[in-house]
Amino acid sequence: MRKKTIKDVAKEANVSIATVSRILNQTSKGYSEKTKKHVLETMEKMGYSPNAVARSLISRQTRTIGVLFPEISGMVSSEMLHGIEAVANTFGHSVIVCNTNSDQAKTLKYLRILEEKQVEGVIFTSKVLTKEYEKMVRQMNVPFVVLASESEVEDVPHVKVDDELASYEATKFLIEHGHKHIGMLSGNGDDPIAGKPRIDGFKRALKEAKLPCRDTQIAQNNGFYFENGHLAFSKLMASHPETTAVFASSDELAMSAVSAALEYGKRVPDDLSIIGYDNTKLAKMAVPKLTVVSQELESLGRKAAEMLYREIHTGERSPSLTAQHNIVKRDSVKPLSS
Amino acid sequence: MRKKTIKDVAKEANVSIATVSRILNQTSKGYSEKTKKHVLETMEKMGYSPNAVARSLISRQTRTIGVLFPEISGMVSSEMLHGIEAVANTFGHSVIVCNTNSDQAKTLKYLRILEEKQVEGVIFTSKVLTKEYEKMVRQMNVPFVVLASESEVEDVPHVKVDDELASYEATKFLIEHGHKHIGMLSGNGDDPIAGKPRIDGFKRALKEAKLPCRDTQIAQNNGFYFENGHLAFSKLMASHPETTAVFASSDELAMSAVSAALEYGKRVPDDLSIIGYDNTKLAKMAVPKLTVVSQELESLGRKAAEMLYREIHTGERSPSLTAQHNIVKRDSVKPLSS
DNA sequence: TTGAAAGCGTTACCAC
DNA sequence: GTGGTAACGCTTTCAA
Repeated sequence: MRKKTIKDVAKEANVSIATVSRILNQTSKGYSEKTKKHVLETMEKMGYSPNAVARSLISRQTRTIGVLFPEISGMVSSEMLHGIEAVANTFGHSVIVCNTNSDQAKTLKYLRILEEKQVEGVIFTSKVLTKEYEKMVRQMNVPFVVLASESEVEDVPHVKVDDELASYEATKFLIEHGHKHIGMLSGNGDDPIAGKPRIDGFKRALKEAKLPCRDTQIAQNNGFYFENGHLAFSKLMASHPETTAVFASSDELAMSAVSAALEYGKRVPDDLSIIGYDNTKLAKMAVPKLTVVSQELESLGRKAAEMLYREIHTGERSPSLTAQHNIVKRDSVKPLSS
Repeated sequence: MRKKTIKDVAKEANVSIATVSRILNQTSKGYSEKTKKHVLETMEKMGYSPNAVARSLISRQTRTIGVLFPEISGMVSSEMLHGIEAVANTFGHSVIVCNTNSDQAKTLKYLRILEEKQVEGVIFTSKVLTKEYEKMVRQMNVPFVVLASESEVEDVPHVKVDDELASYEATKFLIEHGHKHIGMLSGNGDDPIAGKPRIDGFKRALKEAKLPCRDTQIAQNNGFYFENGHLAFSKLMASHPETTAVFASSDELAMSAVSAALEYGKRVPDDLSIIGYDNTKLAKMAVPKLTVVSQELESLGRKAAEMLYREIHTGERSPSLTAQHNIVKRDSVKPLSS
């Protein structure tokens, strides 16, 4: 029992496939009300479903976009995806998710697949769109938007918060609460987005306040995950036991810090203040609830998708967007009482 | 500048499109090594990329599957998706994610889209595949598997843990630790998967141990999220202040319980033991780390995808699978010291 | 208002 | 080995 085609419907309804097609596409008048009704009924009766593949072939529109994540599980990706999916759905589009695992070869492979599948746009998240991908991007010749990162490829807009500034403010927030010995749990300093800028912001705030700022105060990690934080925290405390506040550059690292602090016999926020970064659902669930620099991931995802669709529909490329961040005060930071 | 086609390559290389096609498909010998090399080179030179849409049209294979989630953000969906994506990738397939928002109309709409896009299989997660979807499932005529839920549609296999048993064991675990006044934070009792069975397991353990088991010990929620838990916890404590242990039927509810407990002046696990359900990354990040019934979501996702691909490739439908669960002991449960 | 037919980019069968 | 061509399911002129 092969799948029904427009042809089957045409035969059954005693009309030409052209007419069926017209009716299918609601194309304004190319048929009478009567035949329309009749054809629609036979379609229903036969359980006909149009073949989007055939349609795409001729219309050159697949109504599909691709999204690349370095890591598909985890709250950060998850929330961005949520925002993206919502607007794609709004436009009647589907989204293909790709887990690149931060691997260049895998990323290229995925881009190739997306190209072959003729997606109408792609959102590249959390990693720098480096020159290595430029050739592919040009060749695909569809709109790209970089989300929560930046692009080395000219003309590809991004949407993200100002990481340096956000970190500066987070640190300043700690300083304003009277803290003088502040440590940082950061990502890798080689990471040009979530690594270095956040470290820079941290340093700037410290320098501006004329507070001690030695490299050992910054405990780098090779990731932003919970597992990464523990060792770094230990190192930080070992070299700077005087620390009274910590800026963690992700929510998971912040969670890690509170866990580790407790093992260290320090209570949060009484003995140690901690400020996180992201404001995923995690932050609200933690005990104590995390004070964080908030980047609204879902909204960023939504914005990126909107920019993408603007270009898909109108051909107009959107300028890069640096989104607002703000500090959400909860319970993990406390003024230093001397 | 239109996209290059096989035709352009053929012309440029002075061969027929048939030959180009053969070379593209690595089809064993229908060309000489020499022409192969030549054609491959011109392809490269022209930046040719095959059109998967056209290929799909004729081959009837889209190398794509669809996955439906009631809620796309959140650790549970996220981890399942991770597992699914991994095996799909293994088979060179792409996955389209669909957020149904637990809405029947939206689910049907998505199924229709997946049908039109000719996906080769679909994974339906976390919600019962009810009779309302049967017509669609039959019509689509591609493999389905239900993940972390069950199916009312005959012949559609599922993969999930035994919720009743898992809950029974979780509760028993609490009992074995000497607790006699146990409460439960559950989902909605009308939920036939994550709701009722878990409540049943809870009750069974209590009854078996001849422990008090009144309905007020079970605080139902309309969801499994953090936000849902707070009120329920309050109600539980209001009616049963003697409670010394709580079984929360999701990790988020457990997190909610530890938060609320603290506000209640109870420390976990000293004054109140809490056992969660799921074992998402959350459980490890909590303070204290959550003791939980573990269902390995990523692995379940992987299994579901494997079952799906087995059927896609061989036509053999897999039997339903009830996966192992186990109790992961961490720090949120403590023996009752009298 | 309707139908015939030419594609859309590929694959696969059949000749040569 | 290689090329011509029908077909995949549909849209869209162009005629009627």
